[in-house]
This record gives sequence, structure tokens and C-alpha cells, in this order.
Amino acid sequence: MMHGVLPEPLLRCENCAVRNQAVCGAMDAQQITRLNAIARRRKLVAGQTIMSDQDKAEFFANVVSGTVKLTKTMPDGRQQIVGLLFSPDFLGRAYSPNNPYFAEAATDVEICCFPHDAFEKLINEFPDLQSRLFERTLDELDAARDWMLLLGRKTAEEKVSSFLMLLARRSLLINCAEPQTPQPSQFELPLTRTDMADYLGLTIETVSRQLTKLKTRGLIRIVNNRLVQVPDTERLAAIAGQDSDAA
Amino acid sequence: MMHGVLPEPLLRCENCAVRNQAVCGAMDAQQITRLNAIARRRKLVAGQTIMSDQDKAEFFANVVSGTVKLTKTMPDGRQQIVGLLFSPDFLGRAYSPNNPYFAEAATDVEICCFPHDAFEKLINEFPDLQSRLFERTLDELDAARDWMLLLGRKTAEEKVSSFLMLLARRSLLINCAEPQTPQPSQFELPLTRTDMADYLGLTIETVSRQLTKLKTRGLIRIVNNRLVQVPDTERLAAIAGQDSDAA
DNA sequence: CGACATGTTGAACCTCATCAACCGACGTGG
DNA sequence: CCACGTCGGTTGATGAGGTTCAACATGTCG
Repeated sequence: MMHGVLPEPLLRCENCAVRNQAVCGAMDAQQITRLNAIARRRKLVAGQTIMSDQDKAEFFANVVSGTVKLTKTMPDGRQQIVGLLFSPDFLGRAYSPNNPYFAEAATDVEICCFPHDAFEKLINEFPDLQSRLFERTLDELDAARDWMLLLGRKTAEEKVSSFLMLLARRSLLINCAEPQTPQPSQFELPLTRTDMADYLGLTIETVSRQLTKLKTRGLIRIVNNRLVQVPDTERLAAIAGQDSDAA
Repeated sequence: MMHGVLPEPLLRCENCAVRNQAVCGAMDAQQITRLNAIARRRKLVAGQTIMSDQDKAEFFANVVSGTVKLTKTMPDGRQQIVGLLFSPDFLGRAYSPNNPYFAEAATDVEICCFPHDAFEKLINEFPDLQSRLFERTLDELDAARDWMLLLGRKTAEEKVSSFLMLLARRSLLINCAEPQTPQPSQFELPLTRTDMADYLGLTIETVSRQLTKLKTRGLIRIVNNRLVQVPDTERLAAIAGQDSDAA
């Protein structure tokens, strides 16, 4: 990576690692120049708050690296992670400055921020940009609804397996481009056990137990409490209770 | 209502009951004329399929009256309702003909259909229309995530109460325009117990038991197994485990 | 009236939450 | 250097909330 060593002003959008994947992918040279003028990189360590649900969001952002979690909390403290954002995902809501979620860095995170007003102006000028954001939002909606099925109807074992499959698919997608699933997979867990529990609607104890159960059955191998190997993704997918294509 | 007795071709968009609320609300006279040319009313009885998740969606639609449920089903038959659509809501997904949900009439339903290709052309011509759809999609995303909190973290009692509060708020919103919540409310349940269970991630037995428990405690009155009265919405909202404003 | 779908109630069981103890890694300060 | 507290994770014992299975009630429609 060259980017890390370049001084901030040279971190131009046209060289960005996530360009062509992020919302800026549809923009031409002129638009990118405009975008570059308002974009600003930020690095965050794990646990740091990105946006609070208390106050208005001052910016939009693209996740460049790391994992961001969106959470909702009840008055008595019960928590639910309602969305995970990975590398080219987009953070923030158009049309309304209100932000109903608490956004927090689950791992160390790098994001690319756009001030609210300037970015909205860009959206209005470039319909392509709006279309892209729209498409992403639709994808997020699909993902949210998939997760509703998981939260409402799946067993603890299926929940944990589904989460692991989510990561396994992601890592396969990033590493090789082939979409076949019968391959082995290896990845880092971007969440602590507590976060996994909050994502799956379980307790940390149940998550831990299910993980050891999967380990004992040889379905996964746990290396570092964070690094996980899945020797046979098909087998795990079957336990996750999903068709081999579903998320 | 005049509409019901008018022959189909006279059911013009400019007279539509949900105009100004639906996606067409932003359109001017000229646009409405265009829309009218492609729109087509359909009536469906409860239980009828609107769109299958198996095949591509051939149309978009606005819900004019009644309730539509979006469901996801696992291979073994477990089901989860992932969205409820009421009167001015929009049905269908732009940019992709694939439709990952099974859409079914929960009650008798009236919808206004737009063929896929013609409507997409309209979207591209009128950015306002796209913005409106985008906003609605963002609202749906928020609702889905609220429901994730419910499915993942709430107790059966809280789930049932939350659902009742959803309907109570809706009925108050429709009847009077005042946003105060301490009022009594009355409404029809648009779902069977089975559907309520599938919406809340419970079994029908649990739903039934929680309803009778709420009834016994005087928090609700059940008239017709379908007609429900809530004497004190604040009290019910407290049991639903939500701040008085949240969905 | 009988038949069928829809809803209720009861009893037994089971999954998962709760409470608690324990482990290992890490960082701090005496 | 070791004692100490903290944090993240694991494991065990126990119990409650919700499911399951089954019987019964109610409502609706021919």
C-alpha cells in the first residue's frame, strides 16, 4: 500500500483503494475532482464512536477498511447490532440529518468522510451518484430482511453458522473471484463475542458454546480466538440452514 | 368513496385516494398523465399471491388499501414476515427485476400496478420520483432495523405489545392528525394469529397467550378477535419497551 | 346443522438465558 | 520482577421463557 505513507492532501480520490467499488465508482474525472475537494480521510481505533444516534450526523462516509457496526439500544441496555459495514460500504442517510443508529468502529477503521451539505449538493447534481446510493440502500434492506429471518426463526447453532458463512463468503469473494462455495475458507472475526451476541440476538455464553460445538464437530478450526478456518463451507452452509446462495 | 363504482378507465390518477401520499405525490399534471397511462388497478382477496420470490417481478405497485405482507421462508417451512405494507406504501424493487420476497395479500387488498419497464423509464425521466422512492426505501430500512431489535432482544410480551402499538399509532395517525399518544385507540388487526407469530418470531400459542394476558391486565380489549381497543396507549408503549416516539 | 378454519388453553419439554467460577492475556504500578 | 486488576473468553449448574403436542372452544360458511 502506498497510501499509508502519503501526506493527507495527496490521498487523492482517483488513487483510492476502494474507488470503482464505492459510491464514487460511477463518477468521471471531473466529478471525482469535485469529490476530492470535499473528502477527508479519518482513522479510528476499535471502539471509537463514529456517529451517535443522539445528535445529527454531520457527514456521510465510505468505509475504506475495517468493520463498522450499527447498533440500537433499549432504555434498559439491551443491544442489537442492526448492520455491519465492510470495506466499500456507505455510512449515513440522505434526505434526513437524523441518524437513528449508533455507529461505532468494531475494528480499527479507516473511513472517507464527506460533509453533509456539500455531498448532498453533489447528489443533486449527479443522478448517477444518487442511483448508486439507492442501489446500495436496497442491498442493505435485503440484508436487513435476511437478518430478520435469522433473528426471528433460526436456532443458536444456525445463527452462529450463518454469521460464519457470511464472513466465509466475504473472504472467498475478496481473495479469489470464483463464486464456487465448496472451497475451504479462512478469515478474521471482526467482532468480539459480545458483539457477535448482539448481532445474533444471543448471549456471549451461547455464542461461545456454539463455537466450541462447531469446533468439536470439526466444522471449523479456531486458531487465535479471532482467526477461523472453515474446511468445508458447504457443510457449514447446510447447518446454517440456508440455500447455498442465500446470505 | 366514488372510486369503487367508477369503471376502470375513469379511475384516473389525479383522483386517486392515495395521491399526495404515494410516490406519485411529487408529480405535476403532465407527469401524472403519463403515469395514468401505464397504471392499472387490481383487487386481491386475502391470501392471494402478489409476487413470488421464485420468478421476476413484472411490475411495481402502490398499496391503495389493505395490508400486504412480505415473507421469507426456509427450506423446512419456517417463515418470517420481513415487512408489512399499508396504504400509501410502495411494492417492488428498482434496478433489479429479482424480488427476494414473497408478497401476499394479508387482508383484501387494492393495489395500483405499473409495468416494470415503463415505470423505470419514468423514474429516469423524473428525478423527483426517484428521490421519493429512495426516501421511502430509507424509511423501510429504518423500520426493518427497528424490527431487528424487536426480534433479537425483546420478550414475547414486548413483541406483542410493540405490534399493537404499531397499529395503534397508525390508527391515531390516520384518524386525527394530532401526534399526542396518551389517547385511547381502536383498530382492526390486519393479521391472523399465525401471521402475527410469523411477524414477531413467535408461535401462535405464545401470541394468543400474551394477548389474553394483556386483556386480563386491562391493557387492551378484544372485541371481535380482530377489533382491538387500547384504552391507554402510553401504558402499552411502556410495556412494549420503547421510548414513546420509537416505532 | 355440521364441517373446517381459526383461536385458546393446558401440560410437558427444551433451548437458551442467567448466575457464577475460572482461565489466559495484557498492562500497570509497587 | 511479580502482584494486581481488567478484559475477553470458556465452561458448568440451574431455571425461566417459549416451544411443542394435544385437546378444546369459537366462529364462519356452506
